[in-house]
Amino acid sequence: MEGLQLQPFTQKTIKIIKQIPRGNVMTYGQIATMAGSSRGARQVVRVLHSMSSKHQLPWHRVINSKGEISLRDEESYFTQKKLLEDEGIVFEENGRVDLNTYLFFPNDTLG
DNA sequence: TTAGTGACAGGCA
DNA sequence: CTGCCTGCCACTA
Repeated sequence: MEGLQLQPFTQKTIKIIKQIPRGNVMTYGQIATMAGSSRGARQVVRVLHSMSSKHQLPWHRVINSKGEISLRDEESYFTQKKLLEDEGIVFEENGRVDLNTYLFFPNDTLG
């Protein structure tokens, strides 16, 4: 429909994020790698900033490589945490989630 | 056009 | 475990 003026990396990033199922998470670096740039974690950040509202992305299912919510703003932090908890994700006392349990691995051969 | 930015990642002390 | 530094690159003004 729109937005095909974006870079392939950005388009892939959007598509990947949309495929994260409920109750699962992905990391910035993981998404960047699958979108074609293993060093593009910060571009994933940019995508979330500029595209989450336009593309209905499950932005809350994207966390950092430590399994931690990376938002600095307290209110936003707890908003994301609640969204994840509503999907059945359990946070540990250190504020992290178990990536071995919740990390999603897209099957790129599927689409 | 250039310079600055950033929900990161990984290495090192 | 923590904190600091560097690389990285699409986007924005």
